[in-house]
Amino acid sequence: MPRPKTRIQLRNSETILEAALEVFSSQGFRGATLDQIAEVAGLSKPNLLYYFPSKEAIHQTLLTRLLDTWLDPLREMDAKGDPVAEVMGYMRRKLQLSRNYPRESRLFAIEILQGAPRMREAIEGELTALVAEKAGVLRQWMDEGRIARLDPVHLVFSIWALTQHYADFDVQVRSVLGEGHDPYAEAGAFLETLYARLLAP
Amino acid sequence: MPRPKTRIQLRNSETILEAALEVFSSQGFRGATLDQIAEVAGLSKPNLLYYFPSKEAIHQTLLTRLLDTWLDPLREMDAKGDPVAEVMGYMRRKLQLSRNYPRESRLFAIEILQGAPRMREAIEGELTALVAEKAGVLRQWMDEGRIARLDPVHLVFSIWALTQHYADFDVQVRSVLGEGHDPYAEAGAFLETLYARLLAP
DNA sequence: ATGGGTTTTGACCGGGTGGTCAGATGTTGC
DNA sequence: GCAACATCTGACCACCCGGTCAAAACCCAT
Repeated sequence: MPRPKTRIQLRNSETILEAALEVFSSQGFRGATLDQIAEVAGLSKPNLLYYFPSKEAIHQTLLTRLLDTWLDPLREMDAKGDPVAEVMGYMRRKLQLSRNYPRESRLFAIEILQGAPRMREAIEGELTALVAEKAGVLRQWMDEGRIARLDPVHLVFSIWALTQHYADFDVQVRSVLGEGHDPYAEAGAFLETLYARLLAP
Repeated sequence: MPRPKTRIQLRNSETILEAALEVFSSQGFRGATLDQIAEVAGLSKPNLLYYFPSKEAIHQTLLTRLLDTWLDPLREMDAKGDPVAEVMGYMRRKLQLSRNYPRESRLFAIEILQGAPRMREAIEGELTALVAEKAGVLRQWMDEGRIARLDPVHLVFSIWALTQHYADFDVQVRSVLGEGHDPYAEAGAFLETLYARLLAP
C-alpha cells in the first residue's frame, strides 16, 4: 500500500480517484462496485487494491480531499472587504463550484443525505467551526448596518442550498427547463437579483 | 402477489412500505437490503416477497405514491389568489412537507441525485408539465406588476432548494446550528423575509 | 372439529462482490 | 544485461443478497 511516490504511482492513484469519483457520485458508496471503478479507470480490480487497501479507503480519500475544495469559497470571504460584494462573491464562487464540479457536489450530497456516516467528524469540526467564524463576520456587518439583518447561519445555508441545487438536481433542472437553456447562466442572474434584494440594508 | 384486500394484507403492506421508506431513504436503493427492511418491518424476508413481487416493486410503489404528495403544494397555488400570499403559501407548505416528511424528501433526493433512473418518466411528464403551468401563472402576475419580475422557473427552483435543504441536509444543518435550535422555525422566519423582499414589485 | 384458503417460514440457490495471493511481467539502477 | 524491486493479473474464496419453494401454521366459515 504505497503512498504516491513514483510517477506511475501518482498517475494511477489519480486515475483511480477520478474513476471512483465518477462511479461513487452517480451510484453512492454501496451502489458502486470495484469492478465498475476498475473498468472506468482502465485497470484491473486487483490493481486498484494494489494502490488502495480497500473500497472504503478510496471513498475516504475522495471525501477528505473534497472537503477542503468545498470550504475554500467560504474561507475567501473577507471581513475587510465590501460586505455585499463579499457575500455576492461567495455565492458566485459556490455556483462556479457547482458548475465545474458537479460530481463532487453529488458525492458530498449523497454522503450528507445518508447521515454523513463517513464525514461526521469533519462536519462537526472543520465545517461547523468555519461557519461559526464567518457567521461572526456577517453579524458584524449587520451590526454596522452594511447589510440587512438576517440570521447569518441561515444566510449561509441559503447559498449552499441555492447553488448546490443546480449540481445535485441537475436531471430535474434540465428536464423542467427543457432544451436551449444554460441553467447556470440563468441561475447566476437569478441569484444576483435575489441576493441584491435580500442583502440591501 | 395479492393487491391489498383483506385487513391483514392492508396492514402488512403498509408495515412493509413504512419500513422500506425508513431503509431506502437512509441507504438508497442499492444500499438497502431486503433483510434490513424485513427486520424493521418485523416480518421475514420471504414474507415481504409474498406481498410484493420484488425489491424493485417496493421501491417503485414508494416513489409513485411520493410524487403526488410532493407536487400537491404547488398544485394548490391559485391563479386567482393574491400573488405574494400564494407564493408565500406555497413556500410554507413545502417547508412543512420537509419538516413532516423528511424521509420522503431524502428518498426523492437520492433518486434525482442518481439520475432519476426509476422516475425519469414522471419527472419529464407530470412534474415538468405542472411547473410549466404554474410558471405561466407567475409570469402573468409579473406582467400585471403584482410581483417582481423574475425568472419564474428559477423562482420555483429556489423554493425547492431552500425548503428541501432542511430535510435533505438535516445532519449538517443540526451540526452547524448546534443544540438549542429549532431549524424549521428559524428557516420559516428566514424564508418569510427572503421572499417578502424578493417578491415585492 | 374440519377442511379450504391465506399467511408465514426454514432451507436453499445462483449470481455478484470485496478482497487475497502466487506468480507473471515490467522498470530501473548498475 | 541483470538483479532487485515495482507493478500487474488470473484464479480463487467467503460472504452477502435477491429470490424460490415446499411445507408448516394460521384463520375462519360451515
